[in-house]
Amino acid sequence: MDEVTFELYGKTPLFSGINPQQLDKLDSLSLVREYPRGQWITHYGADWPYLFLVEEGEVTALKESAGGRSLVVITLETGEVFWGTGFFKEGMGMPVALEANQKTRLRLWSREKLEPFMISNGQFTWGLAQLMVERMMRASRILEELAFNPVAGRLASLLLGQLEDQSGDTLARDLTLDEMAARIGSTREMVCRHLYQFADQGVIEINRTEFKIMDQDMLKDLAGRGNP
Amino acid sequence: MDEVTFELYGKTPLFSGINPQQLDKLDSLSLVREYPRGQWITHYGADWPYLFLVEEGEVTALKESAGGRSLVVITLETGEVFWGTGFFKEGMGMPVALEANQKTRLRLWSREKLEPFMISNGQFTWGLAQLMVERMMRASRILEELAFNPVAGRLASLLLGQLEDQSGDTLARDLTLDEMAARIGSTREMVCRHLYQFADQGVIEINRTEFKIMDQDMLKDLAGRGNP
DNA sequence: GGAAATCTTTGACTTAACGCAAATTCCTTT
DNA sequence: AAAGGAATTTGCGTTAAGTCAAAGATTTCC
Repeated sequence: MDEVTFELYGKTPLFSGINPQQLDKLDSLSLVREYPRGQWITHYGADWPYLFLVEEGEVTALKESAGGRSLVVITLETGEVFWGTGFFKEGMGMPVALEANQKTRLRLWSREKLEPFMISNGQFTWGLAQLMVERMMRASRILEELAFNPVAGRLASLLLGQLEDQSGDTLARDLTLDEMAARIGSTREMVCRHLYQFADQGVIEINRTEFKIMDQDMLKDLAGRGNP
Repeated sequence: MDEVTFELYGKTPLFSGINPQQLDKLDSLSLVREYPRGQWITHYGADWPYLFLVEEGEVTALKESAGGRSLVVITLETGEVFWGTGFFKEGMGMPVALEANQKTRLRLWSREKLEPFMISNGQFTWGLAQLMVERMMRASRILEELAFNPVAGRLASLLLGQLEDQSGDTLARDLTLDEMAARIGSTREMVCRHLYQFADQGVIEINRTEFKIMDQDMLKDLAGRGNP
């Protein structure tokens, strides 16, 4: 087994509890695939029966509408685990498409190969179920915001979420307006307008390369359930 | 073990594959609770660590907004299995509230009691994971509709969904406008207007007690299942 | 049977969100 | 440095959706 892979297993909650022998077995069942930046890993509606670990790169899971709009449901970074729905039940079409944001390497396990292991190893399967419920919570939060929160609120949430990943109160602008729009289910124009509205209110400061959060409490108010 | 319960286990996919001995064990770990019509089973944000089987009655899982609107995410009928998120991980707050629609009896398993069983019984845990992914698909579909489909489309989808449960092309009106609105994330007035708009287009006929679907293809078009 | 409560329907009005198009700025690439 | 492409910004008009209020209709409960 590859040394780097072994270390990554150790750092990944789903795998870190597995004993070395079982881990070897798991490793032998896996396959590795690489995807260049921008490549589709699988499409919406496809029967894609894999569980996978992101070994390198970044993957986004997204839905696309007829009208060309898209909604990013989750972004997976190195060390994160995800799956195609076909991994659990044959013929269940993907509810999202998966795209490699950058040059990406995945370690994949097919349902076929892993199902016997899962049935014999309840510990692992239980860990996977726990991971699933976390992902369900995320979907649930998105649902809630779409249903009850206006665009301004969802944008404020997005900024706050990004802030958690950074230190200090400045956010590097590493997403385009279109990308931000896709994360909150809106359009670039709306995002732009609301950002400047926040700036007018003194909540943030905008410049070419970054956002500066001037009033985090106010931003939290904006993010909170719109009309209390 | 209760005879009726035993039969219900047999008819429930998650339990039907379990051998009698294990089933007895499972049964011994369970507890039963009854809820009168309208009672809250658990609240939004609560740490509720149970897996459960609906033995009798009906349960709705719903989100509520600050502004008094609500969104019904799923309705669970007799024989269906669901869970609190706390069942999988301690301290994970409920993403929905659960309410008994009618007089309801649940058979519950706490995380504490069931976790050892799940770890030792990979077959059962795997079955549960499969159930989870089905529920995730449902959430995903709701998300998609809220993000991309206008109210008219979501209403059409609701009617089509109800139609699947019935035979023929008439739908009993067993939901109030408010209840329909809560299932598509809108308001009673909007639901009412769109229903009459459908009627004007000749897609449905409306009377006091039922809807009659006059043009199912047109309704599918409206639902957006026709034009991807 | 009649009163109260609930549910439905409709009109008038307000607001949030969006699409389009044009202007502007920025970033690459040669 | 100039050109081309991508991303941002803004104005303007349109539409979907929602709120509020009020009138009918239906059901429920004494």
